Amino acid sequence: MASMRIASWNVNSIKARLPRVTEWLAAARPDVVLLQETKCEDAAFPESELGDLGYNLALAGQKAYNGVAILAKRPIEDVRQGLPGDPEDGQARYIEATVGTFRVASVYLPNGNPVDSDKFPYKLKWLDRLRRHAERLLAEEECFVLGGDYNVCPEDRDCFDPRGFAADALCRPESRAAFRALLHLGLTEAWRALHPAGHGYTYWDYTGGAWQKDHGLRIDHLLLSPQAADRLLACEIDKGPRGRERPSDHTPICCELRDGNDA
DNA sequence: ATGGTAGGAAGCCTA
Repeated sequence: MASMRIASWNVNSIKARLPRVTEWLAAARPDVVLLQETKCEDAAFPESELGDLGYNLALAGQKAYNGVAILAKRPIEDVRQGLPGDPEDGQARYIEATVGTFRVASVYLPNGNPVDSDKFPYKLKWLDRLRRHAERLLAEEECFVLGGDYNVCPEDRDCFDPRGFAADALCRPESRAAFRALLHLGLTEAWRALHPAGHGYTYWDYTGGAWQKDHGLRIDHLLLSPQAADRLLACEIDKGPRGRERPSDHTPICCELRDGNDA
């Protein structure tokens, strides 16, 4: 039976991480990859290195900060760059496109720290804009996956130190409530849906030996429309890349969706 | 102990 594997990975600079990304793509061979924090203008993106591995690209980058991309073995169609709802927002944090039967988006939510700065309300407004956009996508009854670095740790059990992070923008109640409002539209958070009692992280800080101590957080998520959730076969966090040399501070999360006509 | 590390910028900012 045919299936499609869709991964999400915050790479923290595509140029610095190119050896990690290419070795992982060659080994894991995902059909679609949603990248965040590419930190690279589109013209400077290492297109040929990824093309050599058989991937088409859709890019929404900027200099030095943010930047998202979609890689896919199949053709990428109907690309949308940017999240609607704020014409003043020039940060490259959203790209969406169609790959075969799936509409996919690479999402890089604002971090939101420090919470007493304008960054925190920007994050909450961004989450609300994403919710409103997801409402429109749901109205089209499409099979879609919104994957990325949400910078939201959904519950205390998704954080190695809930007390220490209680006031952090990743764990604040306002962030969690806005994330739940998105889920309450009827989206399925793939990893938790398949691991209801599971323990898993997708991010470990560079400082303080967090990786070695397993001081991590689960902040990278794959959100599925009902039509995509019907097809959900598996969802796993691949910790391999985080343990390599010169790693990103995030590791990939990957889901497998049935892609036959029988669904 | 208000640090620590990483990346990209350009003589700090973001995470």
